[in-house]
Amino acid sequence: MADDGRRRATLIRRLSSRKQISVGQLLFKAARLFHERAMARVQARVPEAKHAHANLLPYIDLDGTRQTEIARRAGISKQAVGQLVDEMVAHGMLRRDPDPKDGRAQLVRFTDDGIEQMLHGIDVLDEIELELGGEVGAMTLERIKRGLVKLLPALERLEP
Amino acid sequence: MADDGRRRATLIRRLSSRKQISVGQLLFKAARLFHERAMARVQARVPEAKHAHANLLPYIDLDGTRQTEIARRAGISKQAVGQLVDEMVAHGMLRRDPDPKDGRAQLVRFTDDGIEQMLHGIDVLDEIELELGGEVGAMTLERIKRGLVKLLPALERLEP
DNA sequence: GCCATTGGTAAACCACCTTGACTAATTAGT
DNA sequence: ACTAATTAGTCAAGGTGGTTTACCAATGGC
Repeated sequence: MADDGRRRATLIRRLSSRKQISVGQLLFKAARLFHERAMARVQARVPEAKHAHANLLPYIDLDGTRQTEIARRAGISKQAVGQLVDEMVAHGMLRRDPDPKDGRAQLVRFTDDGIEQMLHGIDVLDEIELELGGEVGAMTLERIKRGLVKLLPALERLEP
Repeated sequence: MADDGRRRATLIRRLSSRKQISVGQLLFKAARLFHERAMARVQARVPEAKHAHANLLPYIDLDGTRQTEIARRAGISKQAVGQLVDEMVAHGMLRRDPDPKDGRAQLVRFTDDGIEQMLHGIDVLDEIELELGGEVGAMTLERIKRGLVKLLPALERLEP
């Protein structure tokens, strides 16, 4: 009994000396908050917009991209991409054209309307970055950005 | 018709001049990859561990924390926390004790087993940070960390 | 002593993604 | 040229990680 108490006390000492928020926790929470803030503003103009849509858009080239390629770039399954593209096509943001180079494939690309929505979305992001920059300093924001750009390839290489 | 073509060309010019990956995208992808990598290693020893569990742990004090407080810190609903705590209690990681100061409340705290699992989890995180540090430089990692710690409060203040 | 507030639960639902199985078109090997 | 393997995409089912609404019980301000 006394042994149990001592053992626990020892464990707690070891833990409390090392417990601190990890990069993973920080990334996760920051990502969630950032997207919440941004999407709330975008949805004020485009109510049907969703987080998952926004995450796909930067991987779609202006001259069209295959779904499989979008999936590969975004790091998610092609099935997930298919469904999201379905939704965005339904909302008039994207369209699918047959790929002249491959009878199986379709090129996903923006409609004119989609491009305008993208421009508005970018305005919102710039606005938020400006506000955040005002609070923490533009330099801090830029350092985070540069750091993440450097970190991402390393994360992708990392074997689980 | 020709007008439509010109209009689209103009839109595309404006978009392509501004399109660049945003902090939000970077955060989201980095968070997902980091958690995937870390959890895969943790699950090799503790198969029932889940991402959502890991996200809660840093908000549980060693001397016990109320679920409502955990929810507030983590930024999610108390119902979500309740379910996750249920699962971790079932796995012997946490336990619930009545709060002597409030008959409604329960203090969530670690079991001895839970503390050992936490220590192992921290080992994994340190290991990953070390590996990442080897690829991008420990300084870069530290800058990201500091930046995020600074950014988080600003994000929480930001009205959607 | 009443009543608004707070800690927690229950149940239904939703967003987002995965896995597995499949079809059809393409490319490689011989 | 003819298989055989690969690749683009779809369909369906299921799992994870939450939210919302509604509720109960204990608390505390007045």
